[in-house]
Amino acid sequence: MADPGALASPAIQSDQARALLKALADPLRLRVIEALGGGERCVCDLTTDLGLAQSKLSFHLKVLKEAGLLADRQEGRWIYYRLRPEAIEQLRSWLAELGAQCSKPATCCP
Amino acid sequence: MADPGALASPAIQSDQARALLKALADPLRLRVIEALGGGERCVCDLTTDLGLAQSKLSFHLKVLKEAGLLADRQEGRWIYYRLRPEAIEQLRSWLAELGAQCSKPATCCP
DNA sequence: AACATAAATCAACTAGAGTTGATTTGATGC
DNA sequence: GCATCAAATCAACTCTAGTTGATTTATGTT
Repeated sequence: MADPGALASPAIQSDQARALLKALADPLRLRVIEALGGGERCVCDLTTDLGLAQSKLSFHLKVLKEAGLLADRQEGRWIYYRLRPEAIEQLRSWLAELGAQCSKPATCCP
Repeated sequence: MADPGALASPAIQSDQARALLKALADPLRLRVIEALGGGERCVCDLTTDLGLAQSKLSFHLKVLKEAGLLADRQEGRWIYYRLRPEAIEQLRSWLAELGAQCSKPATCCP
């Protein structure tokens, strides 16, 4: 399939879209997201790889997780984070709706 | 076509994605974006429709325009804004890449 | 020219998001 | 038990994004 999931995900409310967008709209969090785009990673790995203070990374991981963009699991004393493709796909379908009928010309003022 | 443009847009840099996301990540700007999702509108129309202070709306329109999300045109003393579907589509394809290979399990810590 | 309206711009102020360093919680190993 | 390491949490601070009200620019009207 050329664009898997493009039609599968139901429309999301703008509240949810806003939460996702807000979580994504930070340079540091984008670096985290892109790092996780390559697959699951543990926190210690991300910390050294991205060269971040531990509390800093922890703060941003929390924001991303609370927005629904990340899932985590514990294994021993390590915690692994991964992207939630559903969230990405929800945002994509919200954006698709937005672009659908935006080309209507205005007919408001004289 | 089920999902027009899904494959048409080239990949964008994360810098561009960041700019688009940052511009979208504001509740007021989202209201503007959604209003423009229905088609082109003039500023005076948006102002009364969204119930916003004029300078406030002007500020946010500028942010959205500078991010590349909006285009505008002047007609007499009115200025009309509209969504740029290309920007939406760029963001969608950036998100698609992100979700593509994120399911690899981690193999980092003992 | 004088006036009215649309929209952008500016300076002063405000609030919330992000940073920082220290502390706490929890798991493992000795 | 005690020590060690991973990660989350906390309080104090900083800084930038957004708000506000007034002013400016530009277009059109009489």
